[in-house]
Amino acid sequence: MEQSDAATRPRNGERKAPPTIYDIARLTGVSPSTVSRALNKPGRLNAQTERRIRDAAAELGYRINPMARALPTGKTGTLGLLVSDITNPVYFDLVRAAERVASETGMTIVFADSQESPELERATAERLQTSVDGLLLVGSRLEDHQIQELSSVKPLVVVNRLVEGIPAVIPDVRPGITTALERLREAGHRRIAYLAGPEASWMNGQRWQHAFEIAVQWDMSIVEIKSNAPTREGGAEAFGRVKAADVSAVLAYNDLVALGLLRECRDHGLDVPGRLSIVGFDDIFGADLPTPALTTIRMPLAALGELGIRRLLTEIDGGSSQNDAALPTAFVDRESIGPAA
Amino acid sequence: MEQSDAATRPRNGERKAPPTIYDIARLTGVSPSTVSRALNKPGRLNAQTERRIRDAAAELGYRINPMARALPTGKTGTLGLLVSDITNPVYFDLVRAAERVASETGMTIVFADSQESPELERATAERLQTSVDGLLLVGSRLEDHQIQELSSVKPLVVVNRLVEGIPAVIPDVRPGITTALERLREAGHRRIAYLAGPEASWMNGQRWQHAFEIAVQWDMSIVEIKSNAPTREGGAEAFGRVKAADVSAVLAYNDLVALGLLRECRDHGLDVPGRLSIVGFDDIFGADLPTPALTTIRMPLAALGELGIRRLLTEIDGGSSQNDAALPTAFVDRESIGPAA
DNA sequence: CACCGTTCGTCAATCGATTGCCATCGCCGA
DNA sequence: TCGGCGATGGCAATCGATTGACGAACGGTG
Repeated sequence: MEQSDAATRPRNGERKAPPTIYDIARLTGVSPSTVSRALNKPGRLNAQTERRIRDAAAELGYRINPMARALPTGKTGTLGLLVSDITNPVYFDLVRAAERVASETGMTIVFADSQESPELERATAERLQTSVDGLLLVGSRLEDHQIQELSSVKPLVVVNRLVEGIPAVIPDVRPGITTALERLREAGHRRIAYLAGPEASWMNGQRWQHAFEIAVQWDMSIVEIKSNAPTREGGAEAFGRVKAADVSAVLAYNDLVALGLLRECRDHGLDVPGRLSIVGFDDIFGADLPTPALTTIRMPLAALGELGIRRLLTEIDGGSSQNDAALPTAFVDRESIGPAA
Repeated sequence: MEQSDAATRPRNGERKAPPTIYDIARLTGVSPSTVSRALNKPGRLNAQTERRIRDAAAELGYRINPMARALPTGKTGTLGLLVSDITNPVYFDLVRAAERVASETGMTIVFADSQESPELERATAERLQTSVDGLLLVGSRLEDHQIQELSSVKPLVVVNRLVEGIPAVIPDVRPGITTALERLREAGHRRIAYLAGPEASWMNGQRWQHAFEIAVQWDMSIVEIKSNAPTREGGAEAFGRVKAADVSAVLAYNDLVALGLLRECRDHGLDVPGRLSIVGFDDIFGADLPTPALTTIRMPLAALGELGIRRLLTEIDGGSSQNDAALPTAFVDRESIGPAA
C-alpha cells in the first residue's frame, strides 16, 4: 500500500495544544474567570467586554474542553444509549432519532450494544455510567432489581420495558395486535401460533400476553412456540416446530424471526400465505422486500427514541416523574396474510 | 400512564457521590497518590499495600472518574466514529466490529452520523474532537483539505477513502467487480450501466473507475447513470433512466439503490433477471430477501471496522504510518443475473 | 558503626473550567 | 458630602486524578 506521508502529517507530540480560557484571558487582558463568564453567562458582564472576549475566542478558534468542565460541574454532556443488539435493524430509526434530539440539545451520544447478554449489559452500563449524565436502556435484558440499582447511581430511562419506579417510554402493542388478529380472524384463521422471542425480554412478554388475551376473547386457539434466538436464524430453526403445531397462521415476536421463517417456508416449498400466514413485528428495514412482502405491526421507533432522550433529559434536570402515554403500534397490511387453508 | 414512584426513585440531588481515591486513601490510611499508583502502576508499591488498597477499592465499589483522569493525562479513553448515514444497513457489521475491538481495549466509542451532509459532518467532527482521543471517518463526504485540517488537531483515520497523508483503511473493489463483470460477460451482456452514487463519495469514484476500466478492457460498452440519492428511493427514481439507456445489465453503486431499482422493475413488470440483470454492492442485510435475491459484491465490513479502530489506536500511540493492504471484496452470486436478453 | 543504595510512600503542583465571595467604581438620592 | 446600591470583574478554592521530586526507613557492606 501507499506510504503515508509521515513528514507532513502531524505526529502525536507535534499537534499544538488547543487554546484555553487562559489564552483568551491573556489576549484580552482580563482574568480567566471573566472569560468563563463571558462565554456562558450572557449578560453577566459588560456588553463590550463580553464582545471583546467572544471575538478573541472566535479568533483563537477556542473550543471548550468538556473534560475540564465536567470536573467542577459533574455534567459530562453525554448520554449513554444501550441496545441489545446493534445489528438488529429495528434500532435504526430509534438510534437516529435519539442522536438527532441529543445533538439538537448539544449532547453527544455514546452508544453500545450488549449482544443479548445480560452480564455484558450490566458491565457495559456500569462502565458507561462513569462518563455519562444519564443512560437510556433499550430492550434491556436485565432483571428489574439490576435496573433499579443502576438507576440509583445516575438518571436512567428504559425504553420498551416497564420497571417499578423507573421512568419508561413504551409502545402500546394492543392496537397493532388487535387489528392483526382481526384480519386473521376475518380470513378464517382459528388456530394460530405465537413464535416467541427471548424470555428476558419484557416486550416479548407483552406481545405474547396481548395476543393471548385477544385470541382467547375471540375464541381462537393460540400456542406459544419457542425460538432459539430473535434472529433470522432463530426463525428458520423454528420451522419444524411451526409445521408440527398444525396452525394456519403465526404471529412472530419480531420481523427478524418472521423473515427467517418466511424464507425457510419458501425453501421447503410451503406456500405463504397459501398454506401459512405470517405476521411480523416492528416493520424493520427489509420487511417489504421478500415475496410475499411481510405483513407486520409497526413500532413507533423514531418516537420511542426521541421521547426516550427527552425523558432522560428532563430526568437529568430533576424533572417530572410522570410517564408519557404509550405510543400506539399500527398494523401494516402487506402480502403474507391469506385465507386460512 | 402509570405514575412513577417518585418517593423511592432517587432524584438528582439524592444520589450519593461515587467514591474517589480520597475515600480509599482515608480508609486505608495512605495518601491519595499512593492509591493512584496502587491502581495503575502495578509493582511500583509494596505488594501488601497494593493488595490492601485494591481490596478497599473493590469494597467501596470504586470506579475511576474518566473526566478527572482526562484532565492531567489528556487521554479521554473514547474514540469517535462518524458515518455518513446511520440508517444505512451497510454500517452494521462495521460498527459492531469497531465497538467490539474498542471495548476489548477498554475504549468507548462515540458514534455520530452526518446525514450525507458535508457541513454537518465537519461540525460534528469538530465537536467530537474536543472529547475523543481520535476520530474514525467512514465514507467521509468532506474534501481532502478539510480532512487534513481535522487530522492536524487529533489523530484521525479514514475508512473507504484515500487522502494524501492520512492513514486509511480501504477495501480493494477490483476482485469483486472483475468477477461480476466476468459473469455478466459470460452471460452475454455487452451493454451495461453503472448506477452512480454520491459524487462526494470517494468509494463511488473507485467503483465507477474500476468498472469502467474493466468494461473497456473487455470491449463492453458502459454508461454512467446518475441517481438522486444512495437510497432505495434513489434507485427507484432512476428506473426510467435505466430503461431509456437500453442496457441489459446494471451495476449499482450500492445495494440500497439496487434494491430500489429491483423493486421498481418488479412493480413495472420488467423481468429481472430475464430482461435486465442487476448487481449490487456491499451485500447488506436484506440483499438476499427479494425474489430474485440480489447478486452483489461483498465488502469486508467487519474487517474494515476492526482494522480502522486498530489503526486509529496505533496512530494515537504515535505508531506506524504504514497503511495496511487493501481488503479484498468478493462476488456473491445470487439470482439477479441472467443471460442477456 | 558509618555509609550507601533501594524501596516505599508522601508532598505538592498541575490539567481547564467553574463559582461563591469580595473589591472597586460610578452614580444616585438624601 | 455621605451612604448605599447595582454593575463589573478579580481572587482563590475546587472538582479527581496524575506524577516528578523528595524524604524516611531499611538492609547490607566494609
